[in-house]
Amino acid sequence: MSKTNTKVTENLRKKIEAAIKAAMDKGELPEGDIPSFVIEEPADRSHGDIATNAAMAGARVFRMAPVKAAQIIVDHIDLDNSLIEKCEIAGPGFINFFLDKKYFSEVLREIERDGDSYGCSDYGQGKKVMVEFVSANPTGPMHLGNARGGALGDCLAAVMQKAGYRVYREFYVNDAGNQIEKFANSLEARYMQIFDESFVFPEDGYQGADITERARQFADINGDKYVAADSVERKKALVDYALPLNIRRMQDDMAKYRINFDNWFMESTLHESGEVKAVVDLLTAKGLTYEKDGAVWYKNKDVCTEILLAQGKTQDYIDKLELKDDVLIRNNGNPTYFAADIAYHKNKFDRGFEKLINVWGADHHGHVMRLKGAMNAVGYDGDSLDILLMQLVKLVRDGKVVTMSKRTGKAIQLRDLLDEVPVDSARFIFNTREANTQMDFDLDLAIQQDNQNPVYYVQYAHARICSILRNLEAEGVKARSCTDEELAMLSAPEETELIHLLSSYDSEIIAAARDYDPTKVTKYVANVATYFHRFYNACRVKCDDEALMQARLTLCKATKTVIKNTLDMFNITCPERM
RNA sequence: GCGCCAAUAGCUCAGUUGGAUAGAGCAACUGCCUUCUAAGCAGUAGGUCAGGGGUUCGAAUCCCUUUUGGCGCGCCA
Repeated sequence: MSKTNTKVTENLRKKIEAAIKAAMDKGELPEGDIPSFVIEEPADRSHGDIATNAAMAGARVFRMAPVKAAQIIVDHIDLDNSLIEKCEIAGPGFINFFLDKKYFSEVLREIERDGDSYGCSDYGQGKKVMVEFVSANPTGPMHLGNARGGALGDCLAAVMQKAGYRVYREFYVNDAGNQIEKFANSLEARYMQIFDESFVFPEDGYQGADITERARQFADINGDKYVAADSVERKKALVDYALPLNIRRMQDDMAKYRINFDNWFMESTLHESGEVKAVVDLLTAKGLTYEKDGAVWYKNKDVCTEILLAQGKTQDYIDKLELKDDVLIRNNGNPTYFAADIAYHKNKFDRGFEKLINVWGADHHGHVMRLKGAMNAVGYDGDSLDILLMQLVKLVRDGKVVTMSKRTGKAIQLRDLLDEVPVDSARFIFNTREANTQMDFDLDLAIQQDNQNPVYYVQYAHARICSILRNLEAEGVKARSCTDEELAMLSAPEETELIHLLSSYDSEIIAAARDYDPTKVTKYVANVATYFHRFYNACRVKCDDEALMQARLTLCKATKTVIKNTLDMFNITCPERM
């Protein structure tokens, strides 16, 4: 499954190590451990296609000038069967390698052969991974942060899938607990206010207009039937009516956003099954709880302190954190969100997931350590739970931050965004900024269907290629497989640069999966589009030399494959005409 | 107060585990369509990588510190 690109670099690494070893054996380099070094792509192509800093990195071990060590390594390196034509020493001691022409034709053949699956790898080794994202509260409509989290989470899941993980997408619905109480109280007040204006709205109630709207709908159906009813019964009827509607609305919004969850997990099921109680009992059995003020507390401070000490943190550092214990069961007998969250994440591990990834808003970062610690406490590995924190998004129009929707006059919701901005555009643009950066989402840019919008730039490259293929086909030119000699005709810098970039597709996806950063792939594909447009302007595909034309057609098709595979993976449309 | 995240061109941002002369896009200026889509390309100009120390062959990148922003420290979620 290893690609030409990674095959070459891995092979080269071994050859460099072998050369160092050989020089040590001959006494030309002092005996010692082989230093760790980097194999990379130089920014400037005149420095070769691949470069290593092995001689410089080993300067201390070798006890000699890097340039001299580099010469010794070069003298001992065996470049047979490496797809490398030559190497040279440059600058302060870099060794630069120049790829053989055969490398480029192999890359193109590989893309042609793999097609839809080009870019896939077995990096993840079929590990079962759950990506939990969005998980918005069902008490109200989804907001802008959910839009970013949705795009990032879904595309992260896609990237991991491509990198060989078995990925499962889950949405956690907080349909239980305190906030549902607040939801019920708010609905009740809005409902009662329809009939009695003096009915008091709870101080900590949800002020949103959506609550009033739901109460109004409920009244349209049921009239004043519940005014005289018992409050408990009335609230139950309101929640039973409104909650499923809210959840359905979230599901509709996600579907419109082209996100398909494998599962919508209801928090209420954890309470009904007794898992929340069980996890509290488990912690109690381990001596990690105590009672105080009528509540059951979890010894978060002890657990986290132990973990931090194991990580080598000093007691002084830990003291400064002022770690606190957490309530699991309130003195009114109700479990806290935290208790349910421990049960939920334990449940994920119980289901056989080896790696859990959660996409959270950065405002939840205070919750990260204690949840990971709690996973250790219940017998799993907290390090197998990774939290991807995401900074909040500001919406910008005409260079100014906007918080209100023009249409509704209310706070901007995910739905407003999707009404205004094409889904392709939203999914792509949210994946152009790393999760951990504060982001301004430029509405004007996202709506514009022109060159300034990065998603159209990429789609345009694809449409251009399709157009070339169409036109030539109409003239009777059919793309065919090329010989190595024909592919070797692709020697212009615009051609080799493009091929080189195409060859790093799989390693780019692996890096994105490794770093939980799908934005790497978005940036990559934009880069592919740039290199293609450059090639397009520099080299005419349609030309008199049939062999060269076919070679260039092969390159066009390879580029098309990479762009299409990427956009397909991200659920962004890939038009053949624009 | 303590902690987490950030600061790169006028604006929005890249910069791959420390590497060679810090890069794009927008805005400004100059070119390129009787030939495959100008939704494109090439070029000019624009920088004390927030400030200051340190680590080393080498720092935008790692460590310390100061400044400025965002966020968090609930029997909320």
